[in-house]
Amino acid sequence: MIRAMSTENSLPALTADDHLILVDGSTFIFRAYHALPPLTRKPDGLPVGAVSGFCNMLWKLLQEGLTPEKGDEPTHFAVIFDHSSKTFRSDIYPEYKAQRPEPPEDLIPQFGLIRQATRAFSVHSVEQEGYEADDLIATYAVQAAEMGARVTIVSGDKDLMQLIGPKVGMIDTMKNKIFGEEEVFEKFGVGPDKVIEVQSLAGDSVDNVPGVPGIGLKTAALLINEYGDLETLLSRASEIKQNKRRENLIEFADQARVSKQLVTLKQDVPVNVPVTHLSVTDLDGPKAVGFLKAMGFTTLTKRVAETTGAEATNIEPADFQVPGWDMPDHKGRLVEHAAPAAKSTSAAGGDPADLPKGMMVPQTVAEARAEAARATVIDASAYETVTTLERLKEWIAEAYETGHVAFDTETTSLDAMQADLVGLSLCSVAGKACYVPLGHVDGEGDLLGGGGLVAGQIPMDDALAALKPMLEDPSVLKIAQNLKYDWLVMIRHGIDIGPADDTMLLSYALDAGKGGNGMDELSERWLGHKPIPFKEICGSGKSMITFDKVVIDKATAYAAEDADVTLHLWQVLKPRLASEHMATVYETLERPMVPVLGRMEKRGISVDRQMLSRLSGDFAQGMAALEDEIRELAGENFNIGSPKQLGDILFGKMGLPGGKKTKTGAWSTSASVLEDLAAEGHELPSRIVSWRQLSKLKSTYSDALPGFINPETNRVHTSYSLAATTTGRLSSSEPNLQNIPVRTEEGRKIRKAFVAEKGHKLISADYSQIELRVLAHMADIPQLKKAFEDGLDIHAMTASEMFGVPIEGMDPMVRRQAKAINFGIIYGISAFGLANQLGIGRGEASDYIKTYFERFPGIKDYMETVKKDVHANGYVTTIFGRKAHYPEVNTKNPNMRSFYERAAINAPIQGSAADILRRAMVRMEDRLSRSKLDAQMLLQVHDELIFEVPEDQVEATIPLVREVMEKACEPVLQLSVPLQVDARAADNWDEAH
DNA sequence: TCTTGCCCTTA
DNA sequence: GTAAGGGCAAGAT
Repeated sequence: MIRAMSTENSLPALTADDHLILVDGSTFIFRAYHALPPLTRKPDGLPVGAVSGFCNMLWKLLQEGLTPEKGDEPTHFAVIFDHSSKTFRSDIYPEYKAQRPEPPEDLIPQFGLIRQATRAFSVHSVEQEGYEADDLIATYAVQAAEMGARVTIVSGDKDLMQLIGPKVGMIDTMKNKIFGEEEVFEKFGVGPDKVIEVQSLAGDSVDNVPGVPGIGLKTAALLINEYGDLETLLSRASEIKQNKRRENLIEFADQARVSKQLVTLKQDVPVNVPVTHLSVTDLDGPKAVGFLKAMGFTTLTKRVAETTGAEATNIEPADFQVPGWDMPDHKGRLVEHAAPAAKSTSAAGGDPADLPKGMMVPQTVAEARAEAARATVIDASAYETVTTLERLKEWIAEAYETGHVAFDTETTSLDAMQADLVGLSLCSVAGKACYVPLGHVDGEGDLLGGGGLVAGQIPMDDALAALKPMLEDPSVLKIAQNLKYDWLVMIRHGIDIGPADDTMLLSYALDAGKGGNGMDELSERWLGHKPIPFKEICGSGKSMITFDKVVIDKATAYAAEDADVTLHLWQVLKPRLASEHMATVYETLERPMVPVLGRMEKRGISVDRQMLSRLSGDFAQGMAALEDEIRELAGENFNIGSPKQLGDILFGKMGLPGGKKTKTGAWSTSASVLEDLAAEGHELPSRIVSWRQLSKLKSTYSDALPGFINPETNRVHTSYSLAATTTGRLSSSEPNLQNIPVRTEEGRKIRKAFVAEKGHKLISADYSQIELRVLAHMADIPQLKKAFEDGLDIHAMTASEMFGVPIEGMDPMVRRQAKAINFGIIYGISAFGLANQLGIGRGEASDYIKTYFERFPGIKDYMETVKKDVHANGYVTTIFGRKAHYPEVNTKNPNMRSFYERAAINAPIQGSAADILRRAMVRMEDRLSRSKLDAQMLLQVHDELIFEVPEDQVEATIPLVREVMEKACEPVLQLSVPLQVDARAADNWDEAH
């Protein structure tokens, strides 16, 4: 193949012995910027976090190549940058990567620094007008591979995966992840050679590659695997069975072809620098050291100096300019101060060797731990099955010796309130774990009632008696993943586990928003190890067996590994708590919640089964009546629960004016669309709305709830998740008791079925307008604060302030609009959303928002500050320091970007309110018991707590509950706005609310 | 039998 | 416009 090459190319071609490393510079910068903690150079505050990450990676690659073994160092090396956003792709498709946002302010000066870093390390950097870095990488990779050399692309960009092959590998140094054919297959469902075909079908919202509507990665892979490539598929599209899919493939065939051009990397860029010129040149030690010194990277400076033999102390920090970041007293020369100095001091020439140790690397310990944990191999063959009490006691002794033990239970159910203990695993020293089977039964038991206990297990009572002192001993820290589950299982056996750490909550406190906090995911993320899937042990679906039927050898491999992985995770995550200043959040808002929620779940709440059963009957009757009417109105029978069939009838057969379409192109039949039609006098849509309401109440509530009544306790025990949301809220499931109907009369009948025990009352205590109060405090809005102090109607006040109308005798519609705006503000308002909510035009909504911001300029300022923060840091924080991460907020897709910005505006508000309620909950039990009150906390619904209280204690309980809730911020924080709690008691939840 | 899309319930 | 969980239909497996 002919390649355009420089005519002066006289250097030898690459051979099979050569190894070319191509670093995807631009994406690396963004990744380093967002993934690493912000780091600024002292003393001038120059942001250098991304530079630091870049230099460390560069150094490591140059020294070691991909593996620490000698002989893998690269022979050729280049960092490839994007030159400008305008490329040949914009000509094919103008929307491609359109509206690429400005990079964060504190990243901008780092681009230049990183280019300087490549020079300082004597590394080639290549960029070329009109081409993306990806195209240059593709061209170089192909050329080098054709010469027989090995190529490694350093990037995390999925668009580069199409290049992977026998000679070309890819590694993501940030995530320590190597991409081979297997990983590509995992991601795209096809091999690297078919990645382009799949991408052109599935599209890419981030880069604005359109693809074909309704086809995602899964379907795209499926089609390509069947038809081989895009053109074949398009030419045979008429054979596709699925209507929608076939139509879309035909209609959007050209769009798919354009997409293919967009995603196909150009492998024949007429490169200005030939690949042969990319050979590694000797590192100029003093030059590199000078640069690193100027940056203030003490650790790396030392390392490079040692390796290159450069005398660090004799080398002057390098001279250079950072556009827009010149220190007035240094005139562009960046020099470090030897010691904390007064702002005006300009003692140039301070010796970096005098810098306090570790000043630039505050997280050394945490990083070292993470590194060590990643390096450890998790080896199932080392696990022990404990079959005698003597051995168990030795394991317990080891927990006492080390002072900690990772602990995990195996049971017969995911529901901790129904789970029978089958065994448990322990691990005090990483890599050394055991499983103690206690309740395994013979799998051959068949219909005659199952087999008996498998021989060779310690009697459960003996084992638990031996374990109890250790599990409750204050000198042994227990470590679990999702501790609440194990806590509940064990408390049902009379063991109150404590003190304990929860790796799930550690991860949540540190990384909320960055991904899941489940063990398998954390293990892959932090340890690079995929634990044995539960499915592999117990199967799934109908043929799933309970853990007590698992043969013990398999059980040991699975269960002991869990404890081992948990301990590893703890070793990685726990040190981060201090270095990332999240210890207080974890200790006050996370860890103490485990037993509090555990006790709430264990208590459960009483529901009236008969009442629900009657309701189901009533709802069924109502539905049947409506079904008759609907059939009559529609003129045919159809499945009313099918939005598809309904859409066909309303907008096809009956020819009603169709409103919105869903994202897959089907007619929307949402309540708002149907209500609009009903308002125009159409009968059928209004019947459908009523039918749907009854259907929802019946299926989700009156039919389903009785199934959750625990046969032993006769109560319903929800399960709260402490780590399911990005903001810090709890979530509730199986059943979800945080979405019990309340808005409609019919719905409240469900709520009435939640009742107090005989001789008791339910107390519901809820915060009034907590989120608006939190906002008033955080954004410091005088009018809002005054209104809350004076106990005014906040929505009326808002309306009065905005529209200049008196609060007295206000038109309810005006107040309603103000209320919608207030909610909109909390949700990160958009004209689009407000218009939707109020049923007004976008322009009018826009005017409202403008007026609002004029009247409350502090709110606008607050929002802008939060946006700036989230773009700069990748996270936002609540008033108690909880972090909510939005790692994708800097996406180029404008819709996604706005979405993350709104979420980031909302998170501190919603999250602070959640923190406040958590604080109240953590204190509540102790305050009640110290007042000799027997009230029991049962439920939490975001701004509300439900208690069950002996009738004669209601009067005394209410004021105490209110006080704890209203003073939940104190003493560490005094809100500048009072919190108000309304509480009342009744026999059922509806009347208490 | 499993996944996805749609719709609906809450704060 | 924020944050959740869950039921059902439809289509793929």
